[in-house]
Amino acid sequence: MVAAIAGDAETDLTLPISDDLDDNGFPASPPTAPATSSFADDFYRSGIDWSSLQAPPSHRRRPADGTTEKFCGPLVQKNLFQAWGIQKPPREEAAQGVPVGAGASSSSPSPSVAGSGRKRRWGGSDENGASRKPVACPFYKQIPGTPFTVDAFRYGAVEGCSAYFLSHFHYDHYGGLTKKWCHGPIYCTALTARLVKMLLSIDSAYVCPLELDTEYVIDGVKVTFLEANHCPGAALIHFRLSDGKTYLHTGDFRASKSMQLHPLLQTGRISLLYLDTTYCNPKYKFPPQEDVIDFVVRTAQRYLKKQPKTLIVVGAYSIGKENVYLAISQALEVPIYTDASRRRILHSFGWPDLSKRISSCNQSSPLHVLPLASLQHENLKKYLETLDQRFLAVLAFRPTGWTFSEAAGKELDLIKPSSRGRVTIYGVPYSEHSSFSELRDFLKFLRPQKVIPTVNVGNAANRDKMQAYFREWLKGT
DNA sequence: GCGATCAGTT
DNA sequence: CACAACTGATCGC
Repeated sequence: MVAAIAGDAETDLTLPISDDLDDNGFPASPPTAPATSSFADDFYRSGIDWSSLQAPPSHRRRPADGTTEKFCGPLVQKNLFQAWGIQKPPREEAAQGVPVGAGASSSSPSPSVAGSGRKRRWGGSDENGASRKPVACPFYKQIPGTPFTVDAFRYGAVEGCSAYFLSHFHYDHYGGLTKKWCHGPIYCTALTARLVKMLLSIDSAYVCPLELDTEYVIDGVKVTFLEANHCPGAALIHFRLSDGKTYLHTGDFRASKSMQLHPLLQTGRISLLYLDTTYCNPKYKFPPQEDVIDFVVRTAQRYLKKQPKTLIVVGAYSIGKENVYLAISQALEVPIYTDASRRRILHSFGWPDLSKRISSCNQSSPLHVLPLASLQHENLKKYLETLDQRFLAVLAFRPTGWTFSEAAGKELDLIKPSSRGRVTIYGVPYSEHSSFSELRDFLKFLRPQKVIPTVNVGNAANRDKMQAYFREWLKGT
Protein backbone atom coordinates (compact mmCIF):
# COMPACT_ATOMS: atom_id res chain seq x y z
CA MET A 1 0.00 0.00 0.00
CA VAL A 2 2.86 2.23 0.67
CA ALA A 3 4.37 1.79 -2.72
CA ALA A 4 1.16 2.78 -4.38
CA ILE A 5 1.22 6.10 -2.67
CA ALA A 6 4.79 6.45 -3.65
CA GLY A 7 3.98 6.73 -7.29
CA ASP A 8 3.54 4.65 -10.38
CA ALA A 9 1.09 1.88 -9.90
CA GLU A 10 3.17 -0.95 -11.25
CA THR A 11 6.06 -0.39 -8.95
CA ASP A 12 5.04 -2.51 -6.05
CA LEU A 13 6.75 -5.67 -7.15
CA THR A 14 9.92 -3.98 -8.14
CA LEU A 15 10.54 -2.70 -4.68
CA PRO A 16 13.60 -4.33 -3.33
CA ILE A 17 12.20 -5.03 0.10
CA SER A 18 15.74 -5.07 1.05
CA ASP A 19 16.75 -6.48 4.31
CA ASP A 20 20.19 -6.66 2.84
CA LEU A 21 21.21 -3.07 2.66
CA ASP A 22 24.79 -2.25 2.01
CA ASP A 23 26.93 -0.05 4.16
CA ASN A 24 25.18 3.04 2.98
CA GLY A 25 21.73 1.81 3.66
CA PHE A 26 21.12 1.18 0.00
CA PRO A 27 19.58 -2.00 -1.26
CA ALA A 28 22.44 -4.34 -1.97
CA SER A 29 21.18 -5.76 -5.22
CA PRO A 30 20.02 -3.79 -8.21
CA PRO A 31 16.33 -3.61 -8.90
CA THR A 32 15.30 -6.09 -11.52
CA ALA A 33 12.65 -3.96 -13.10
CA PRO A 34 12.58 -0.65 -14.89
CA ALA A 35 12.65 2.66 -13.17
CA THR A 36 10.18 3.31 -10.47
CA SER A 37 9.57 6.28 -8.30
CA SER A 38 9.42 4.48 -4.99
CA PHE A 39 11.49 5.95 -2.28
CA ALA A 40 13.59 2.86 -1.85
CA ASP A 41 14.42 2.97 -5.52
CA ASP A 42 15.34 6.58 -5.27
CA PHE A 43 17.69 5.57 -2.53
CA TYR A 44 19.13 2.87 -4.65
CA ARG A 45 19.58 4.95 -7.74
CA SER A 46 21.12 7.85 -6.02
CA GLY A 47 23.42 5.44 -4.33
CA ILE A 48 24.97 4.45 -7.61
CA ASP A 49 26.59 7.67 -8.44
CA TRP A 50 26.55 9.82 -5.42
CA SER A 51 30.15 9.25 -4.58
CA SER A 52 31.22 11.12 -7.63
CA LEU A 53 28.49 13.62 -7.47
CA GLN A 54 30.89 16.40 -6.89
CA ALA A 55 34.19 16.59 -8.60
CA PRO A 56 36.71 17.76 -6.06
CA PRO A 57 37.93 21.29 -6.54
CA SER A 58 40.74 21.27 -9.01
CA HIS A 59 43.23 22.72 -6.60
CA ARG A 60 42.84 19.92 -4.13
CA ARG A 61 46.02 18.29 -3.23
CA ARG A 62 46.46 14.69 -4.06
CA PRO A 63 48.72 12.09 -2.58
CA ALA A 64 52.20 12.27 -3.89
CA ASP A 65 51.97 9.01 -5.71
CA GLY A 66 50.45 10.76 -8.65
CA THR A 67 47.26 8.80 -8.56
CA THR A 68 44.84 10.20 -11.00
CA GLU A 69 41.60 11.55 -9.73
CA LYS A 70 39.45 8.55 -9.40
CA PHE A 71 36.17 10.27 -8.98
CA CYS A 72 36.36 13.38 -11.05
CA GLY A 73 34.14 12.06 -13.76
CA PRO A 74 31.21 13.77 -15.37
CA LEU A 75 28.66 15.60 -13.32
CA VAL A 76 26.63 12.75 -12.10
CA GLN A 77 24.39 15.26 -10.47
CA LYS A 78 22.46 15.14 -13.65
CA ASN A 79 21.39 11.57 -13.08
CA LEU A 80 20.76 12.31 -9.51
CA PHE A 81 18.52 15.24 -10.06
CA GLN A 82 16.56 13.30 -12.57
CA ALA A 83 16.28 10.42 -10.19
CA TRP A 84 14.85 12.70 -7.58
CA GLY A 85 12.62 14.39 -10.07
CA ILE A 86 14.02 17.76 -9.32
CA GLN A 87 14.03 19.52 -12.62
CA LYS A 88 17.24 20.19 -14.37
CA PRO A 89 20.78 19.83 -13.22
CA PRO A 90 22.89 22.90 -12.70
CA ARG A 91 24.81 23.88 -15.76
CA GLU A 92 28.22 23.82 -14.25
CA GLU A 93 30.22 22.95 -11.25
CA ALA A 94 30.07 25.78 -8.81
CA ALA A 95 32.63 24.42 -6.49
CA GLN A 96 35.58 26.65 -6.56
CA GLY A 97 37.61 27.97 -3.76
CA VAL A 98 35.48 31.02 -3.17
CA PRO A 99 36.40 32.47 0.17
CA VAL A 100 33.99 32.59 3.01
CA GLY A 101 32.08 35.80 3.14
CA ALA A 102 32.90 36.36 6.75
CA GLY A 103 36.54 36.64 6.03
CA ALA A 104 37.30 33.40 7.71
CA SER A 105 38.74 32.04 4.54
CA SER A 106 42.32 32.60 5.46
CA SER A 107 41.89 30.49 8.52
CA SER A 108 40.25 27.68 6.68
CA PRO A 109 42.77 25.04 6.01
CA SER A 110 42.53 23.30 2.74
CA PRO A 111 41.46 19.75 3.16
CA SER A 112 44.24 17.30 3.21
CA VAL A 113 43.09 14.38 1.24
CA ALA A 114 43.52 11.06 2.87
CA GLY A 115 47.04 10.51 1.78
CA SER A 116 48.14 8.38 4.65
CA GLY A 117 48.09 5.33 2.48
CA ARG A 118 45.14 3.96 4.40
CA LYS A 119 42.44 2.56 2.32
CA ARG A 120 39.38 4.69 2.50
CA ARG A 121 37.26 3.84 -0.43
CA TRP A 122 33.59 3.70 -0.91
CA GLY A 123 32.05 0.94 1.09
CA GLY A 124 30.67 -1.20 -1.67
CA SER A 125 33.79 -1.42 -3.73
CA ASP A 126 35.94 -3.79 -1.87
CA GLU A 127 38.80 -4.64 -4.10
CA ASN A 128 40.69 -7.77 -3.20
CA GLY A 129 39.91 -9.06 0.21
CA ALA A 130 39.02 -5.90 2.02
CA SER A 131 38.67 -7.40 5.43
CA ARG A 132 38.14 -4.01 6.97
CA LYS A 133 35.72 -2.13 4.85
CA PRO A 134 35.43 1.56 5.59
CA VAL A 135 31.93 2.92 5.79
CA ALA A 136 31.03 5.37 3.10
CA CYS A 137 29.32 8.63 3.82
CA PRO A 138 25.62 8.07 3.16
CA PHE A 139 24.20 10.16 0.40
CA TYR A 140 21.72 11.92 2.63
CA LYS A 141 24.57 13.61 4.42
CA GLN A 142 25.85 15.15 1.21
CA ILE A 143 24.42 18.22 -0.40
CA PRO A 144 24.11 17.86 -4.18
CA GLY A 145 25.68 20.50 -6.34
CA THR A 146 27.94 21.56 -3.51
CA PRO A 147 31.13 20.30 -1.91
CA PHE A 148 29.33 20.10 1.43
CA THR A 149 28.41 17.42 3.91
CA VAL A 150 26.31 17.78 7.05
CA ASP A 151 27.09 15.87 10.24
CA ALA A 152 29.45 13.54 8.42
CA PHE A 153 32.59 13.15 10.50
CA ARG A 154 32.80 9.41 10.82
CA TYR A 155 33.78 8.70 7.25
CA GLY A 156 37.24 10.19 7.13
CA ALA A 157 37.84 12.48 4.20
CA VAL A 158 34.66 12.47 2.16
CA GLU A 159 35.46 12.52 -1.51
CA GLY A 160 34.66 15.89 -2.98
CA CYS A 161 33.85 17.51 0.33
CA SER A 162 35.63 20.75 1.09
CA ALA A 163 33.34 22.01 3.86
CA TYR A 164 31.94 19.95 6.71
CA PHE A 165 28.88 21.33 8.44
CA LEU A 166 27.98 20.41 12.00
CA SER A 167 24.35 21.10 12.83
CA HIS A 168 24.72 20.82 16.61
CA PHE A 169 26.80 19.37 19.39
CA HIS A 170 25.28 15.98 20.04
CA TYR A 171 27.30 12.84 19.86
CA ASP A 172 25.32 11.16 17.12
CA HIS A 173 26.05 14.15 14.90
CA TYR A 174 29.65 15.03 15.71
CA GLY A 175 30.72 11.39 16.12
CA GLY A 176 34.08 10.82 14.51
CA LEU A 177 35.40 14.26 15.31
CA THR A 178 38.64 13.92 17.22
CA LYS A 179 41.63 16.12 17.76
CA LYS A 180 43.21 14.45 14.76
CA TRP A 181 40.66 16.00 12.46
CA CYS A 182 42.34 17.28 9.31
CA HIS A 183 39.84 16.77 6.51
CA GLY A 184 38.55 20.28 6.11
CA PRO A 185 36.88 23.25 7.71
CA ILE A 186 34.00 22.64 10.13
CA TYR A 187 31.16 25.15 9.87
CA CYS A 188 28.85 25.49 12.84
CA THR A 189 27.36 28.11 15.11
CA ALA A 190 29.62 30.03 17.46
CA LEU A 191 28.26 28.16 20.46
CA THR A 192 28.84 24.78 18.86
CA ALA A 193 32.28 25.95 17.79
CA ARG A 194 33.22 26.66 21.39
CA LEU A 195 32.13 23.19 22.45
CA VAL A 196 33.96 21.54 19.60
CA LYS A 197 37.18 23.26 20.58
CA MET A 198 36.71 22.88 24.30
CA LEU A 199 35.53 19.29 24.53
CA LEU A 200 36.97 17.65 21.45
CA SER A 201 40.22 19.62 21.24
CA ILE A 202 39.76 20.31 17.58
CA ASP A 203 42.41 22.58 16.11
CA SER A 204 40.89 26.06 16.01
CA ALA A 205 42.12 26.49 12.49
CA TYR A 206 39.48 24.02 11.36
CA VAL A 207 36.59 25.53 13.26
CA CYS A 208 34.58 28.17 11.41
CA PRO A 209 31.78 29.73 13.45
CA LEU A 210 28.91 31.35 11.58
CA GLU A 211 26.34 33.73 13.08
CA LEU A 212 22.68 32.89 12.88
CA ASP A 213 20.57 34.69 10.29
CA THR A 214 23.62 35.85 8.40
CA GLU A 215 24.31 34.90 4.84
CA TYR A 216 27.77 33.59 4.03
CA VAL A 217 29.17 32.59 0.69
CA ILE A 218 31.07 29.35 0.99
CA ASP A 219 32.50 27.72 -2.10
CA GLY A 220 30.09 29.77 -4.19
CA VAL A 221 27.03 28.72 -2.20
CA LYS A 222 25.03 31.07 -0.02
CA VAL A 223 24.66 29.56 3.41
CA THR A 224 22.52 30.75 6.31
CA PHE A 225 22.03 29.24 9.74
CA LEU A 226 18.61 29.48 11.38
CA GLU A 227 17.62 28.73 14.95
CA ALA A 228 16.65 25.05 15.12
CA ASN A 229 14.83 25.03 18.44
CA HIS A 230 16.69 21.87 19.44
CA CYS A 231 19.60 22.24 21.83
CA PRO A 232 21.85 25.26 22.41
CA GLY A 233 23.78 26.07 19.27
CA ALA A 234 21.64 23.88 17.01
CA ALA A 235 20.98 25.28 13.56
CA LEU A 236 18.91 24.66 10.49
CA ILE A 237 21.11 25.12 7.47
CA HIS A 238 19.77 26.95 4.44
CA PHE A 239 21.69 26.63 1.18
CA ARG A 240 21.10 28.77 -1.86
CA LEU A 241 23.00 27.56 -4.89
CA SER A 242 24.11 29.79 -7.69
CA ASP A 243 21.51 28.23 -9.97
CA GLY A 244 18.80 29.37 -7.58
CA LYS A 245 18.02 26.06 -5.97
CA THR A 246 17.45 26.24 -2.25
CA TYR A 247 17.97 23.40 0.16
CA LEU A 248 17.14 23.24 3.81
CA HIS A 249 18.83 20.82 6.18
CA THR A 250 17.06 20.72 9.51
CA GLY A 251 19.78 18.93 11.43
CA ASP A 252 17.78 18.06 14.52
CA PHE A 253 14.95 20.49 15.15
CA ARG A 254 11.59 21.08 16.70
CA ALA A 255 9.31 22.75 14.22
CA SER A 256 7.10 25.54 15.46
CA LYS A 257 4.77 28.20 14.23
CA SER A 258 7.29 30.93 14.91
CA MET A 259 9.85 29.15 12.80
CA GLN A 260 7.52 29.63 9.85
CA LEU A 261 7.91 33.36 10.18
CA HIS A 262 11.55 33.30 9.15
CA PRO A 263 12.02 35.30 5.95
CA LEU A 264 14.07 32.56 4.31
CA LEU A 265 11.21 30.11 4.78
CA GLN A 266 8.53 32.57 3.80
CA THR A 267 9.78 33.33 0.34
CA GLY A 268 10.86 31.12 -2.48
CA ARG A 269 10.55 27.41 -2.63
CA ILE A 270 12.69 24.78 -1.01
CA SER A 271 13.71 22.20 -3.61
CA LEU A 272 15.16 19.71 -1.18
CA LEU A 273 14.39 19.33 2.47
CA TYR A 274 16.64 17.18 4.64
CA LEU A 275 14.27 16.42 7.46
CA ASP A 276 14.76 15.29 11.05
CA THR A 277 12.23 12.47 11.06
CA THR A 278 12.95 11.19 14.55
CA TYR A 279 9.27 11.20 15.52
CA CYS A 280 7.71 10.85 12.11
CA ASN A 281 5.07 8.46 13.31
CA PRO A 282 1.57 9.35 14.52
CA LYS A 283 2.15 7.55 17.79
CA TYR A 284 4.42 10.40 18.85
CA LYS A 285 2.40 13.17 20.40
CA PHE A 286 3.57 15.58 23.00
CA PRO A 287 2.55 18.96 24.34
CA PRO A 288 4.30 22.27 23.74
CA GLN A 289 7.47 22.67 25.78
CA GLU A 290 5.92 25.54 27.72
CA ASP A 291 3.14 23.30 28.96
CA VAL A 292 5.60 20.71 30.17
CA ILE A 293 7.74 23.32 31.86
CA ASP A 294 4.66 24.69 33.53
CA PHE A 295 3.77 21.23 34.74
CA VAL A 296 7.27 20.61 36.08
CA VAL A 297 7.35 23.91 37.93
CA ARG A 298 3.92 23.38 39.47
CA THR A 299 4.82 19.87 40.52
CA ALA A 300 8.06 21.01 42.10
CA GLN A 301 6.26 23.71 44.03
CA ARG A 302 3.65 21.26 45.23
CA TYR A 303 6.25 18.81 46.55
CA LEU A 304 8.25 21.54 48.21
CA LYS A 305 5.18 22.78 49.98
CA LYS A 306 4.59 19.35 51.45
CA GLN A 307 8.25 18.69 52.17
CA PRO A 308 10.44 21.81 52.19
CA LYS A 309 13.56 19.66 52.34
CA THR A 310 12.94 18.14 48.91
CA LEU A 311 15.79 17.94 46.44
CA ILE A 312 14.65 18.64 42.88
CA VAL A 313 16.66 16.77 40.27
CA VAL A 314 16.51 17.29 36.54
CA GLY A 315 18.18 14.81 34.21
CA ALA A 316 19.95 15.98 31.10
CA TYR A 317 22.41 14.84 28.46
CA SER A 318 25.47 16.91 27.77
CA ILE A 319 23.50 19.79 26.32
CA GLY A 320 19.76 20.27 25.94
CA LYS A 321 16.81 20.59 28.33
CA GLU A 322 18.31 23.70 29.95
CA ASN A 323 15.00 25.49 29.91
CA VAL A 324 13.49 22.88 32.19
CA TYR A 325 15.83 23.55 35.08
CA LEU A 326 16.21 27.22 34.26
CA ALA A 327 12.46 27.62 34.64
CA ILE A 328 12.49 25.86 38.00
CA SER A 329 15.39 27.99 39.11
CA GLN A 330 13.56 31.17 38.19
CA ALA A 331 10.22 30.13 39.65
CA LEU A 332 11.66 28.95 42.95
CA GLU A 333 14.37 31.58 43.00
CA VAL A 334 17.08 29.05 43.72
CA PRO A 335 20.43 28.49 42.04
CA ILE A 336 21.26 25.49 39.86
CA TYR A 337 23.83 23.04 41.13
CA THR A 338 25.62 20.71 38.75
CA ASP A 339 29.08 19.17 38.55
CA ALA A 340 32.14 20.98 37.34
CA SER A 341 32.19 19.56 33.84
CA ARG A 342 28.62 20.56 33.14
CA ARG A 343 29.17 23.96 34.73
CA ARG A 344 31.98 24.53 32.28
CA ILE A 345 29.74 23.60 29.38
CA LEU A 346 26.83 25.74 30.55
CA HIS A 347 29.03 28.76 31.15
CA SER A 348 30.45 28.38 27.65
CA PHE A 349 27.03 29.12 26.22
CA GLY A 350 27.53 32.72 27.24
CA TRP A 351 24.00 33.07 28.51
CA PRO A 352 24.01 35.51 31.43
CA ASP A 353 20.57 34.45 32.65
CA LEU A 354 21.80 30.89 32.94
CA SER A 355 25.34 31.56 34.11
CA LYS A 356 24.31 33.78 36.97
CA ARG A 357 22.17 31.02 38.44
CA ILE A 358 24.80 28.29 38.39
CA SER A 359 26.19 27.26 41.74
CA SER A 360 29.13 25.03 42.60
CA CYS A 361 27.86 24.21 46.08
CA ASN A 362 25.61 21.18 46.20
CA GLN A 363 24.36 21.98 49.69
CA SER A 364 23.30 25.47 48.82
CA SER A 365 20.70 24.61 46.21
CA PRO A 366 17.67 22.31 46.21
CA LEU A 367 17.91 22.09 42.42
CA HIS A 368 20.46 19.72 40.93
CA VAL A 369 21.15 18.71 37.33
CA LEU A 370 22.43 15.16 36.84
CA PRO A 371 23.15 12.94 33.85
CA LEU A 372 19.94 11.38 32.59
CA ALA A 373 21.35 7.91 33.01
CA SER A 374 21.79 8.43 36.73
CA LEU A 375 18.11 9.04 37.42
CA GLN A 376 17.35 5.68 38.92
CA HIS A 377 15.82 4.96 42.28
CA GLU A 378 18.84 3.25 43.80
CA ASN A 379 21.17 5.91 42.53
CA LEU A 380 19.11 8.83 43.71
CA LYS A 381 18.65 7.23 47.10
CA LYS A 382 22.42 7.05 47.48
CA TYR A 383 22.79 10.54 46.15
CA LEU A 384 20.38 11.77 48.76
CA GLU A 385 22.45 10.10 51.45
CA THR A 386 25.63 11.77 50.30
CA LEU A 387 23.95 15.10 50.86
CA ASP A 388 23.91 14.31 54.50
CA GLN A 389 20.51 15.22 55.88
CA ARG A 390 20.39 18.51 54.03
CA PHE A 391 17.51 16.95 52.01
CA LEU A 392 14.96 14.38 53.05
CA ALA A 393 13.35 13.49 49.72
CA VAL A 394 14.11 13.54 46.01
CA LEU A 395 11.80 14.68 43.25
CA ALA A 396 13.36 13.90 39.89
CA PHE A 397 12.29 14.73 36.35
CA ARG A 398 13.49 12.87 33.31
CA PRO A 399 12.62 14.84 30.22
CA THR A 400 12.24 12.27 27.49
CA GLY A 401 11.31 12.79 23.90
CA TRP A 402 8.95 9.94 23.44
CA THR A 403 5.87 9.21 25.42
CA PHE A 404 4.88 5.71 26.16
CA SER A 405 1.60 6.53 27.75
CA GLU A 406 -0.98 8.12 25.57
CA ALA A 407 -2.13 10.05 28.61
CA ALA A 408 1.10 11.95 29.06
CA GLY A 409 0.92 13.22 25.53
CA LYS A 410 -2.53 14.57 26.02
CA GLU A 411 -3.05 15.54 29.60
CA LEU A 412 0.03 16.23 31.64
CA ASP A 413 -1.75 15.96 34.94
CA LEU A 414 -2.41 12.30 34.24
CA ILE A 415 1.27 11.51 34.43
CA LYS A 416 1.97 9.11 37.22
CA PRO A 417 5.38 9.25 38.84
CA SER A 418 7.33 6.26 39.97
CA SER A 419 7.94 6.40 43.72
CA ARG A 420 10.17 4.29 45.94
CA GLY A 421 10.56 5.45 49.49
CA ARG A 422 11.74 9.02 49.49
CA VAL A 423 12.54 9.05 45.79
CA THR A 424 9.97 10.11 43.19
CA ILE A 425 10.71 10.12 39.48
CA TYR A 426 8.54 11.76 36.84
CA GLY A 427 9.05 11.07 33.15
CA VAL A 428 7.89 14.17 31.32
CA PRO A 429 7.32 14.51 27.56
CA TYR A 430 9.70 17.37 27.03
CA SER A 431 10.93 16.92 23.48
CA GLU A 432 13.54 18.75 21.48
CA HIS A 433 12.39 17.07 18.27
CA SER A 434 9.22 17.75 16.32
CA SER A 435 6.14 15.72 17.08
CA PHE A 436 4.34 14.02 14.23
CA SER A 437 1.80 16.82 13.93
CA GLU A 438 4.49 19.46 14.09
CA LEU A 439 6.30 17.76 11.23
CA ARG A 440 3.07 17.64 9.28
CA ASP A 441 2.34 21.31 9.85
CA PHE A 442 5.88 22.26 8.94
CA LEU A 443 5.77 20.36 5.68
CA LYS A 444 2.36 21.66 4.77
CA PHE A 445 3.68 25.13 5.32
CA LEU A 446 7.00 24.71 3.57
CA ARG A 447 5.81 22.58 0.67
CA PRO A 448 9.28 21.41 -0.36
CA GLN A 449 9.65 19.77 -3.73
CA LYS A 450 11.46 16.79 -2.28
CA VAL A 451 12.01 15.45 1.20
CA ILE A 452 14.93 13.37 2.34
CA PRO A 453 14.47 11.91 5.80
CA THR A 454 17.66 11.79 7.82
CA VAL A 455 16.54 9.69 10.79
CA ASN A 456 15.14 6.16 10.91
CA VAL A 457 16.25 5.54 7.36
CA GLY A 458 17.96 2.25 8.08
CA ASN A 459 15.02 0.18 6.97
CA ALA A 460 13.20 0.33 3.70
CA ALA A 461 9.71 -0.19 5.07
CA ASN A 462 10.21 2.73 7.38
CA ARG A 463 11.45 4.95 4.59
CA ASP A 464 8.47 4.11 2.45
CA LYS A 465 6.12 4.78 5.30
CA MET A 466 7.59 8.20 5.90
CA GLN A 467 7.56 8.96 2.22
CA ALA A 468 3.88 8.07 2.16
CA TYR A 469 3.22 10.64 4.85
CA PHE A 470 5.12 13.25 2.91
CA ARG A 471 3.10 12.50 -0.21
CA GLU A 472 -0.08 12.82 1.73
CA TRP A 473 0.94 16.12 3.30
CA LEU A 474 2.21 17.59 0.08
CA LYS A 475 -0.67 16.36 -2.02
CA GLY A 476 -1.67 18.82 -4.69
CA THR A 477 1.61 20.63 -4.64
C1' DG B 1 47.52 5.00 23.38
C1' DC B 2 44.16 5.88 19.86
C1' DG B 3 40.31 5.27 17.19
C1' DA B 4 36.77 2.57 15.21
C1' DT B 5 33.08 -0.41 16.19
C1' DC B 6 29.90 -2.99 18.95
C1' DA B 7 27.09 -3.77 23.10
C1' DG B 8 24.66 -1.99 26.72
C1' DT B 9 21.93 1.65 29.40
C1' DT B 10 18.05 4.75 30.69
C1' DC C 1 9.17 -2.08 25.22
C1' DA C 2 9.96 2.54 22.50
C1' DC C 3 14.06 6.93 21.40
C1' DA C 4 18.15 9.81 21.57
C1' DA C 5 22.24 10.21 23.21
C1' DC C 6 25.34 8.57 25.29
C1' DT C 7 29.02 5.23 27.90
C1' DG C 8 31.87 1.44 28.23
C1' DA C 9 34.18 -2.85 26.40
C1' DT C 10 36.66 -4.91 22.91
C1' DC C 11 39.40 -5.21 18.87
C1' DG C 12 43.05 -3.88 15.74
C1' DC C 13 46.97 -1.33 15.00
